[in-house]
Amino acid sequence: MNGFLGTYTVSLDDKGRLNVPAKFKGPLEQDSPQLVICVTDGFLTVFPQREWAANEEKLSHLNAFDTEDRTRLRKFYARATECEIKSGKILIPATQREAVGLKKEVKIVGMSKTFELWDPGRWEKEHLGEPMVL
Amino acid sequence: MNGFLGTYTVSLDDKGRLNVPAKFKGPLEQDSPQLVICVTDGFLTVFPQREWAANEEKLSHLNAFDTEDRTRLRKFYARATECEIKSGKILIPATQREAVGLKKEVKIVGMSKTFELWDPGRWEKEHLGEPMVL
DNA sequence: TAGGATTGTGTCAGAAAGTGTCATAAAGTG
DNA sequence: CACTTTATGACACTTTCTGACACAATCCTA
Repeated sequence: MNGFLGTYTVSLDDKGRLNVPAKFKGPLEQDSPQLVICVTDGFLTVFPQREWAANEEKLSHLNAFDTEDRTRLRKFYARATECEIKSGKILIPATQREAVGLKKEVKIVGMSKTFELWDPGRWEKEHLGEPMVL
Repeated sequence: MNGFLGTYTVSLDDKGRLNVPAKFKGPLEQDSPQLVICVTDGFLTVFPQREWAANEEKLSHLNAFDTEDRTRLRKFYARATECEIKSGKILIPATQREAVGLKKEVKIVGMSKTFELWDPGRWEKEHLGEPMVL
């Protein structure tokens, strides 16, 4: 298994639920239906439970009494929400949808361990036609 | 076995499946039926599972929390899709076919560890009549 | 706290996309 | 040339996606 790969366009239903593409369901549901959605610059990052925990681990060395570290921690935690896949769908909280301008259509972008949700307009503006580099 | 060699013209079936030439079936199926197809500039690159993993390895030093690194990772992952050979055929996702203009006929070009899929028109425009240099 | 509005959840039918198989055609082999 | 292997196109079938609906839970206001 190669994790989350590829770019898909899916639509949110009337209640703002994301229909998870079949290829992402396996990896997502395999450890647990729990996941964390985090507002990043202009898009949402979806962490499967396990991956979120791993990242949290990396932050454990930061000192909550240091002003600068605290700012970093806050960025991580304050923008996150815990969610769940239910009946193969993820309900994206309204506040997060608004934060990154998601409407009906959403681009789902695999990033291996995590995946991202983009408003198609913003996605195209930032990524169209860029060549791949290795 | 010398990997993928040669150029073939094959046709996609009504659902967009590529009929893998007999000479490529061996090397492709020998480690696993899994493979990754990636949009490169104007054509598709097909990585057998093992080969993809090797390339991914090269990105392991990048930090998914750094905005710039994330952009590089995204270029890599977002253009890829995981596929499988089934009944000797590979279904090329519609988005990828469209991304590089594949219609009915496809040029398959061996590149040793990987192989490429080209629209014949584009292939000829870029490669016809060029003398070989070693 | 009752009623109404809003938000969240499960399910289903029709449409679209993906899959297995086979008959025929074409190409390769001795 | 007879025989084997490979490629093509077609068809039936399965899975996945979409949009919608009905219902449940929650919140808010009177």
